[in-house]
Amino acid sequence: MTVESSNDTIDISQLPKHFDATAAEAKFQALWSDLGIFRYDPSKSRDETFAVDTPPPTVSGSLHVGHVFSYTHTDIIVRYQRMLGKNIYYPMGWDDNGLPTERRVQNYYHVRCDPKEPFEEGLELKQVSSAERKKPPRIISRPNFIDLCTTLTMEDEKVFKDLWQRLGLSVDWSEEYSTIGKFCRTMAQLSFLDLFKKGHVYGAEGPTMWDVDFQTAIAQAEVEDREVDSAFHDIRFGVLDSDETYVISTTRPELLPACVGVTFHPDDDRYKHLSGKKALTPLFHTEVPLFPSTLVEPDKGTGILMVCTFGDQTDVQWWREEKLGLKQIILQNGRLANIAFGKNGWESRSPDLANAFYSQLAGKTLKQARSAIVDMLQSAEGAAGGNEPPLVGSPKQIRHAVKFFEKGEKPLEFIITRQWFVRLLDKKDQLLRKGEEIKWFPGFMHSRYRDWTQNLNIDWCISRQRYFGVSFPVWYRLDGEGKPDYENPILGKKEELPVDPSTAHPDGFSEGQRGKPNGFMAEPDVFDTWFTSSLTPQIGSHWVLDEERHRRLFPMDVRPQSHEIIRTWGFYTIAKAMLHEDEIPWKNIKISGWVLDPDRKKMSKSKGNVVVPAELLEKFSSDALRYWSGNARLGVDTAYDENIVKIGKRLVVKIYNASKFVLSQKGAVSDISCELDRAFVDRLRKVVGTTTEQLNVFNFSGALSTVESFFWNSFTDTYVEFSKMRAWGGEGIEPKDQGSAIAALRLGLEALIKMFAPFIPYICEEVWSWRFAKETGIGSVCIAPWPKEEDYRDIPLPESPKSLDTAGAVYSAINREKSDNQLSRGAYIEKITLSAAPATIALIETIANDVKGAVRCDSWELIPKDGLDEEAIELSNMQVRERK
RNA sequence: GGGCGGGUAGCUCAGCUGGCAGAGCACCGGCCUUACAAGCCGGGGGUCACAGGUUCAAAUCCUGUUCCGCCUACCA
Repeated sequence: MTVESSNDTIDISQLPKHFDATAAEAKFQALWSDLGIFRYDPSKSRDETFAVDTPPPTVSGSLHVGHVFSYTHTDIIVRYQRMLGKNIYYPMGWDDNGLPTERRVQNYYHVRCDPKEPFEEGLELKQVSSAERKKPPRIISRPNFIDLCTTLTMEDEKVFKDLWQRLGLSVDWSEEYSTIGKFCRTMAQLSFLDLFKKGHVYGAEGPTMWDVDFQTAIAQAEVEDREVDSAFHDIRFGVLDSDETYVISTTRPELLPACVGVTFHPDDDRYKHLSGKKALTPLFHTEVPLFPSTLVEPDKGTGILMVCTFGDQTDVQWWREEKLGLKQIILQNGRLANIAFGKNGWESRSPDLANAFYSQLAGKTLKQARSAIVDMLQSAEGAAGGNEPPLVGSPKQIRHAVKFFEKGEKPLEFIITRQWFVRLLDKKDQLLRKGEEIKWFPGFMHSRYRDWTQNLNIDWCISRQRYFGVSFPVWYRLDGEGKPDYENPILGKKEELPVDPSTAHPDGFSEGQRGKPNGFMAEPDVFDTWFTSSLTPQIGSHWVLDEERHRRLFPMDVRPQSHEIIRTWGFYTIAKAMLHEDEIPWKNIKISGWVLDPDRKKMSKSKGNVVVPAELLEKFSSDALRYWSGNARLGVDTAYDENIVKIGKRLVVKIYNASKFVLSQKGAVSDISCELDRAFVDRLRKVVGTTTEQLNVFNFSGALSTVESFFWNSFTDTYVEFSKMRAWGGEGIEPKDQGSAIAALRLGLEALIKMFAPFIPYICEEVWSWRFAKETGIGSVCIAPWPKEEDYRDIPLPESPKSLDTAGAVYSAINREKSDNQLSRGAYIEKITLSAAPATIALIETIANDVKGAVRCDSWELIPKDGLDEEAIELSNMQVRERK
């Protein structure tokens, strides 16, 4: 095993005193790029490949340490897999599709999109001044609008890319995509065509959750509850052809004109005699059915309530089940429509009165309408029966949860519109089974998926009334009156994707027939952004377009993501893979927690508690930030703690110094023959095993802590100290078994550098470049083989597995003695007496030379003493000598 | 209301397939020691949220309580 002597690489002693992280980051990014070692090799088989379904970040969002955190987690796993020899598929996408981008573009260029506008070839716009922003916006076509969005998002993408590269993400930059790019649009449209062919999508007109500001439909997954102030209003209703009255309770009095029924619990003695009769509404004098329903809670409000089209989801249910009339008074912009009572569908016992009241509401926002109608209800004239004011008492303030679009500012309304849906409600069991086939890390995150899937109650609404998105590849024929035939849509042709139906026309028609009777019209909507991003595995594998590649990448090995999008990105991706190919999209899903601010609050731009990564990278280095990321357990929300970053930085310094020390040893290496060296290698072997097991189950924080404590406790603070005197000698101590010591030190360092490399690649690459690169012929630690326990099988086991611990115990005991006597740890001991259990004494004798050297002890007397614990070491008669 | 996670040293957290309570930071003391003072050696500090149970043995398993966080439901 004796190989060579001396330093045939760089002169370690000439290395700078301090590690220049910034310089190293630039240097090694260039090296990695030159070597092309992050490239995916499409010729390799599925078994040899490790495919990652990288989350495409939303580029118009703000960049904060949370990005560093979760992307580093994935990079650690990827770097580990690469060192195992896997062919890595690790792409980067940009999610530039969607509302946030639209808003930015509208402001930046001061434009609005109108899909009916004709496309302007070569349109170029610049950022507008604030003065110009006061003028009406320029109206442009959808293709032009999309061009602007694309241009602007490219800038955002650059900022992200710079960060990723500095962080050292080992992404294959030749596999970059953007969700609004041509390729992804093709994929999304292919997906739609496939779902259509398989019967999984349908268009339908019906009450749909609607955001009145964005004026678009949204899906269940984008809804969130918010606690808001509200009030119960008690309103007296009448019974047709009777003097009887009763009081309903509502939080939405403005919907009184849209009242289509009144309901109560069937067992409620107060009201059950009303069943089958007609109610008479105040103000509008409308006859509506009174019917019982078990959904009513008798204890809530007055136990009897009005059903409107539509106040909430239960109203939708009653409307459907009881086949009630439809009175849609809310317009898509959230204002009340112009309605004439007395006409068909808006019958009233007193149309003039009804219209007089309603005219005060028409055109108002829902909020304005609410206060207006409360005023009317407080005056007596509108009562249905009797002359009491319909409003009983004063409104009772409450706080309750109301559904909002997660990006919206006003409560959602249910409005009847035509939308496209993916049918999922009938496939819950199948979806749950797919969830079982996937391994969840951490395991408990699986329950989020399970709960969400079980509680689904609306099919996936995939159409959005927006512009910057992927268009439906769909047109409709118009009949002789110009009415669209929604039942028989014309679909785009696979070969012609991506198609924008607002500029392209379907086969068999000419452009001149657009919008004309007997002609055609484009589907104006775009896909929900999740419709595209739920295809990221297929986008990577080039599903449909390249069967060979698809087979080699799909299902992917791992999906990294955060927990709040399990119900969207995670869920929809599983659904798509199932609907398209009855497959799972990936074998594993690995879920990172959030980064919270130091007070454990979620970071958000509005709270102003966002920690920005750029300056941290500058101040602490990429490795230090990566250390902080790698330190947090998977799936656990983690408060940003600068102390951990500092510890990372210190670890880097320590590795630099320790490596310099170990590699500056000049001397021949020989067999690892000494007991302590063998004991060290034995421990190293175990650490390699543990670390590998941990990384195999994505437990990177455990792995980091295993390697780190081995490095710090076993390597630098003890083992290196033991081998020092032996390798170098010292006052009165001759070097002994130098070759064995140097060999073991290098062996240990090489393994440590490799095991640290996935976490803190820059410092590891630096050390690798000093010697190991040349020695192994491997130009980068990134592709060095991950250490295996078998690598050390030729090195004999130590006499006792306890050697290193016992040496440590003696070392500690003597240091304590020195510390108690206010001596330097480097003080020389002329003579000392050690008492310990006989077995321990025997063990100390086998390692005496190393330990004596480490504690600077010329000679000692060992006294076996029965009755002591194996670990106990008692010292006496310490005699210190002057340094020579 | 249902579900999930968490409560361990002053702080941040690890340990949780049961076996002597751990790390880092902070604090205290010592030390220039020929890799590293951006360092090293040592020290103090805990009713493992609470109550009960299983067990020779519980931070760890079971039951209940409580507090914190998240997911989900709750619009009359």
